[in-house]
Amino acid sequence: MRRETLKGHLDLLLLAVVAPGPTHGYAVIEELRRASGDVFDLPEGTIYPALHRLERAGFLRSEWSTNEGRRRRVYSLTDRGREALDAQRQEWQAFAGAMQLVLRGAT
Amino acid sequence: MRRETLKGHLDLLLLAVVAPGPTHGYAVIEELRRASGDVFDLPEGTIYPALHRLERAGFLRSEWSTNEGRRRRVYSLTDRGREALDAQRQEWQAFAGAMQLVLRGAT
DNA sequence: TGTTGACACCTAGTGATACTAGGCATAGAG
DNA sequence: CTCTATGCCTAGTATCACTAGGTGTCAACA
Repeated sequence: MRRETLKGHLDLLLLAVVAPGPTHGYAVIEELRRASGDVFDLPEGTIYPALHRLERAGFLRSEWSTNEGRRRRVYSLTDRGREALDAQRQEWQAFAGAMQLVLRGAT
Repeated sequence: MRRETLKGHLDLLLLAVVAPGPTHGYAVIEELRRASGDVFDLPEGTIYPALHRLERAGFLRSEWSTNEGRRRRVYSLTDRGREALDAQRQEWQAFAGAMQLVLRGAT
């Protein structure tokens, strides 16, 4: 996938992946890959800073946990995160719909 | 629409709008607005540099023309531009499909 | 006649952000 | 004891849409 394709849509993806329940960063990467049918295979340097950004924005909350000797930072959706998810999902639908309209006209 | 939403997809839109036939920059803006149902209402500072970029990349060709005393730079799709349009359209479909898959999983 | 708005083009600078390329640490398998 | 998978992190870079200005023509209207 081209480099800029994802820009502006990563936040929505992350909120959507965390929405069903608490998830840690590494699992977000795997779930994104799985759920997208291997289309979204994103590097850690993309995911971790984005999760931090979403937490700073108040859309995610995190706490440390330990599993088999490995520490994880587990993220949950806040109420504001839920609202952001809904809003960004709607925005995505509008955007994707408009894209299809324009593409339909192209010969 | 949020600021980064379009990023990485503008080139596809422009190629799609120019594809049906020679078009000048200002008309691209209007056609994009019309065809998208007013979703894409893009400033000149977005369109003109992007058209120049696509011409430098060899996807568009331009020539000056004059209409009622006003000069226009009219763009046409090159063969490479046609290929790029097809490739980017396919990429868009893959991207949009993957987005839908991930969003479907979100509660 | 002067001004306003639509048409039509341009570009230097800014801000946002996905990614590269490194780093650190634990556990289990070979 | 080395390698792979798991799990986290960040400084720096490149890209690109957009802001905010600029130039000029033409028609309508006050």
